[in-house]
Amino acid sequence: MIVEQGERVEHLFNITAGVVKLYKLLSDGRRQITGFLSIGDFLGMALTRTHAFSAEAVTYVSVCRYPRSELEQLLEEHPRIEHSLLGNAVHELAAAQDQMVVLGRKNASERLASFLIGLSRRAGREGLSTTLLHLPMSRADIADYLGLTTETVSRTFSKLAKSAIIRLEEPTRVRVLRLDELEVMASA
Amino acid sequence: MIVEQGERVEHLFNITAGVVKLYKLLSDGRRQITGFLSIGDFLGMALTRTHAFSAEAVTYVSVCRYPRSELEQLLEEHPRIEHSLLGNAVHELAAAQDQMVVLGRKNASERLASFLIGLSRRAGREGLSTTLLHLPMSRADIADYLGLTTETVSRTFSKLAKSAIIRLEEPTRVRVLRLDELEVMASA
DNA sequence: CGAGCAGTTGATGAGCTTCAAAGGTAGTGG
DNA sequence: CCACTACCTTTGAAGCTCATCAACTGCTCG
Repeated sequence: MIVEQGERVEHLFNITAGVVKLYKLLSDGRRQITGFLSIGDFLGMALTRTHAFSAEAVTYVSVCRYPRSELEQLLEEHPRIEHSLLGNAVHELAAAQDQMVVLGRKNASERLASFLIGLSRRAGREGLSTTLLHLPMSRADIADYLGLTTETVSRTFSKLAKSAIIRLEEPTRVRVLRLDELEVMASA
Repeated sequence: MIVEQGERVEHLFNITAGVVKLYKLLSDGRRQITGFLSIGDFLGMALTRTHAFSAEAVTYVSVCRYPRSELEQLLEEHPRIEHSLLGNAVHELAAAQDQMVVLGRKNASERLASFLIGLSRRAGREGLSTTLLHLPMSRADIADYLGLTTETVSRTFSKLAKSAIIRLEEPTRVRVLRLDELEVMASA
């Protein structure tokens, strides 16, 4: 657990290795994962006194932690940093809007396809294969990211595999056989 | 229509009156409204060459339009502005994450309650009544914001009215009778 | 070897969507 | 001035997708 919903905002983090999930909880335990962070991503920008979400390690994670006070001082001295933070925030906002379309308007297959395409693009940016995907998170995490249940996620994986769009080499390793079809399905 | 998905990003806008809806379209016409803007809100921050979403007037709207080039120059000269833009972006991001919970994990009643509570809070901030709400947008807009259909939105309004939590004085005017219950229902 | 957990698969059912039609309201033209 | 039209909203009935409940598989770790 890196930060917990409701906790005071005291630090800023920079992920230097591993994958982190961000999520919000409802009082009855329902959970929505709002995003996954990986190497290079920032965590902890907030205007509120307390964190509006929790951040938890998905894999072994390594982070840089800065006291919030230092950030404010740093921004004072190097206004350029603000520019990159703004760029980062705008980028995240665009991703959040895409995810709203996924959650509000796509069916289970389209959601899973969108998720896999997202992983594929991220892998591409990191210089990895865009068709052999590593899924460090559990089915429950994927479900809570896509607004589904673990059962539906599992069934939808099986369905995609049966139609030869992907192959499940392991639960955590997916081979994309038809990237083009997956793209079409994702952006439906 | 203020900006259209796919159009080149050439201007920045500042809403000075009225209400604007932001939305994304899928190729088959499904629509997700990602937010409503009103007086004082910014529109047009983007890192991409083209707009990722459309913005359309819900009511009569008045805006200030700035060429993008001027913004870049302005930021160069007054780095302080960047600070307020960053604050704005962080605020919007938090709202987007709340909306992801709504879309991913809440049922129809909870979604509508969340929407009404959001309107109530905004009204409060603008010095208006928090219990007599004006809904300038159509049922279809509300549906596309909440990831539902117009029929479900309408039925859910009726249900809330029947349980005496709200009263529908007109389709566009809602009296909140039990704000406390609505809050509980929203954050369930 | 056994326990426990993550993942998969099956059966059933709830909640929302879809299709259909009626009610209400505003704007238009005779 | 009133009837007509068109659109938005509401309500009803049927259907479908996904959630829920349940059982089973396979893997990991003590």
